[in-house]
Amino acid sequence: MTPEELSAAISACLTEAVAAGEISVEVPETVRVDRPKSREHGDWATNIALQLGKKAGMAPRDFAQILATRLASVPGVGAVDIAGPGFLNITLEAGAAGELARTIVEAGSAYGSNEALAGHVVNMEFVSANPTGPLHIGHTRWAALGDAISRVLRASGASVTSEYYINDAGNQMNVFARSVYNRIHGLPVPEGGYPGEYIKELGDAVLAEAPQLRELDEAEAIPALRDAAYKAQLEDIKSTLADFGVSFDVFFSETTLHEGGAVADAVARLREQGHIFDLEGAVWLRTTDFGDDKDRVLIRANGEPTYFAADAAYYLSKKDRGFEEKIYLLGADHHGYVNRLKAIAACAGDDKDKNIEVLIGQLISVNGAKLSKRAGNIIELRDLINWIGADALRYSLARFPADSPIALDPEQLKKNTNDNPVFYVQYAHARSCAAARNAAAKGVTRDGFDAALLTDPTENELLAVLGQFPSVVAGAAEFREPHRIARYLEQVAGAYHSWYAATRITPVGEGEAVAPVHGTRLWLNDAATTVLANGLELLGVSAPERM
RNA sequence: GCCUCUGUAGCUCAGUGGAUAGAGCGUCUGCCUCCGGAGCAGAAGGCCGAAGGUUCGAUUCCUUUCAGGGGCACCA
Repeated sequence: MTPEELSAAISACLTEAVAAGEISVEVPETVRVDRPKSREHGDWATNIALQLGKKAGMAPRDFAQILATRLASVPGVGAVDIAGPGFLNITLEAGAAGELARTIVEAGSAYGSNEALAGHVVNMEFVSANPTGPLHIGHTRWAALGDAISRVLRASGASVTSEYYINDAGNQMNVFARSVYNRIHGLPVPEGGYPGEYIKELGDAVLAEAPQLRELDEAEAIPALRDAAYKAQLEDIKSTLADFGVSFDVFFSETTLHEGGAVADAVARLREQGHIFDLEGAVWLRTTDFGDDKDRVLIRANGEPTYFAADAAYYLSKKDRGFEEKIYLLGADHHGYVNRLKAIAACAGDDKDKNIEVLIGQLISVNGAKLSKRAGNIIELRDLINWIGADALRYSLARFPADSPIALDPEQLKKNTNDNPVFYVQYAHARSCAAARNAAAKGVTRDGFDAALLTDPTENELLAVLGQFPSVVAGAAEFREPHRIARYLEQVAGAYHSWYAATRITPVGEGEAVAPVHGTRLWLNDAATTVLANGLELLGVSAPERM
């Protein structure tokens, strides 16, 4: 019996009790079932009687008693105790708990998937680094987290399009092109230009393709270099993301918004909505109507659109493409953008609390990281991957909530011990695979699964933890918090290791024959393998069968 | 000044109004002739930054306050 099934059973008992006139209260949609901290308090506990007792106009303990009586007769429920002010402590029958192992193995890679967000059509935009340089440490957290959030949303039934917005318009691209030009011709870095060895590498790569560019005069060379260097830099970004295991469904070019007339169109549409005014030659959006601290310029007095205008057009593009929920992942240095982005949504006639969601992540630091000579004064993502490894890096970034500031310790992340949570979890997976291989070699088969044989306390604990996976995934999706998956996996790994130490899947030595309990435990072992593999997959971290 | 995030064990951090606040590291004690010891079992270690409030019940919600990070462009 899964916690979800138990929760449903409790709801059913409530409904029946109301129908029978024993209690009078509104039955909530879902009843929360928790794993009690102390084993003495049973397998599962609920505080529903404490919550509803007052509303029903009766003492919580009396309310609990009515519920307990009905619940005790539910198949699979072993015992129901009332504790303290009115907690219901529920103990399952061994067979009912153990049956979960079979359920998990049979579900396989689908175990953990749920329908909590079924029907949601989501656009997830993240990273969106400027194509004027390599990805660096400032992008890594959202790359890891954004990809994990996308996976978790999909696992919860949402339709997700992950998107990278390429800021390939505006003056910065000219500065970028000029930086490359100067580098090629041995001139100093232009005012406000890009330093760093990668500029030289881009220049070399571009010249290797098109040597004639060296001979062009400045006016002709800049546009050509701009396009060629941009293309090379974007490819570099894509390949770094691929090495990091991050994929995007769409790379969206800002330039296409300008050239296709979408920016002008967006201004016109917002004007129709009545949120635009003209002042001192500029065109403004009245974002203060929707919580922004000041109104924002869309079209400058000189006729050029602002970056914000492109943002507005981009938002409308997302809306037009049918995305009801647009999620933006921004760094803490962009938190001032939240209100104006939400104001765009509101000005466009959307609900700024429903159709747009802006997640802010605190920046990370890496202890002892060497700055990249190649990129200048920054730490490149590619170097971090080579240094720490994609798995360790992704896992460490995914195991903390986005709003917690973190400092990574690379020396710890490279260790193959308990210090390093990713190894702890991966090791549990590899160990379970090894245990299954070994069992097969010793003649243990999966015939004759008998759930009632799983009686060891560590088996009860492991089953309980494994049973929580679907609700953990749903919670991670609902709150956009993949770290819940990571923390949960550490719990699974711990329960698995304890179980492994306490019981045996294969018989001991030569003296003991293969018994049904061994085959049954093999199912449980497989169930743990399944959950660990599925969970790591959601984080974009590999689940090795051997280490 | 305004906005925002953070403050929990020596360290790095979990904790969606519930029972005795958790994990890993570090410190100390045990456990391999047998499935992977990259592991397990246990001990010690806390006025959950401070003060009020709401509640049967607050680390969690609200207010105030202290400390630290980040941000407040007709830049992109």
